[in-house]
Amino acid sequence: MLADYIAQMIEEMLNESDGILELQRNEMANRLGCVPSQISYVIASRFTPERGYVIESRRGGGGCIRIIRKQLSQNEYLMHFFCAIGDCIDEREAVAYLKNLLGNDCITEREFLLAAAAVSSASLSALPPSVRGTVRADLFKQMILSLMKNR
Amino acid sequence: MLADYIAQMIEEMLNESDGILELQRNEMANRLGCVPSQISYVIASRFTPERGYVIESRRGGGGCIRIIRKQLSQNEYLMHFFCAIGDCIDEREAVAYLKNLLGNDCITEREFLLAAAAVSSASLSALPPSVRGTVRADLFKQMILSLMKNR
DNA sequence: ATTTTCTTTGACCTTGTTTGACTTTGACTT
DNA sequence: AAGTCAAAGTCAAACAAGGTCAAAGAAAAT
Repeated sequence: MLADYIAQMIEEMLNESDGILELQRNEMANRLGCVPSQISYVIASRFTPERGYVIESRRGGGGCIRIIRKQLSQNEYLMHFFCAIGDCIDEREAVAYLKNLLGNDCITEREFLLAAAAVSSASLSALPPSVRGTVRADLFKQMILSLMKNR
Repeated sequence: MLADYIAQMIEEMLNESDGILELQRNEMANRLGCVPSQISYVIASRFTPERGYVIESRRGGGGCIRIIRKQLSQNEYLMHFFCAIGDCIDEREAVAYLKNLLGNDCITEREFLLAAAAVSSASLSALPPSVRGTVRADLFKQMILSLMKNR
């Protein structure tokens, strides 16, 4: 699949340039033989703030897209997420957060699975959908708090 | 019977690829001359977590289904707890179970804290007390299942 | 024989990807 | 300042998967 390939490519470029990268959308699309908006799609779907990336861009002649990978300390991460969670959160978003924590070694694989199971719809299936988001947010916050205490 | 044949086929593929396998539902159904949902049925009925399999999947273009076989041996203990949990459980009882798991090295200290936070009343405070027990039981079961998948 | 459980099928749903047409913005000329 | 051109942005349509569910059929249990 094209999108994954491009994402992997960008990831490698980020590794080589210490987490900061500037690329030209048209030039890259041309090199890969795809349409420019494919690059936009990859960035929008994979390099999101939830996963710890910051995107900046400039249009016009000589324009470019800048991708920055943020590297925070573990408790900063936990705190960041704790604050980022609103009163309500859906499963996909919660899992995205957890993946980020996993990717930054804030939690182990097993802790990830455990927490993901807790916030899964399967766990909350007895509840009317209208309140699941709220309970999930509470759950998530309590779990993150528990991790901050122990470390 | 078709289902058994497909199951056996998947089993063999798993053997050949060291317990991990990716397949495309449509492609496989096509090869076997059956409807795609037949593949879903086989996986849902035979390759369950209870029997030691983990299923992951991706939709969309280039999507696939990943089947992973875990050798369960340490997991019998977790299974025991899974079965012991009824439809409803209070916080004290849940924590007692968790302490037991911790004591038997089924979970780490941090995993204990994480799970305890999840089943705490603080996490479920948005819910009317009458349903908390049910949700807590669901939560607990899902978390134990997730642990069986790993290790 | 009847009920129950398991299998098969197909229609419809949700999610993720690819493409292209059109819009907006910025830099450089004139 | 106005005009031109070279970017990036946006959005919706087409496509490509897998998921779900219910109904019909087959097998097994009673």
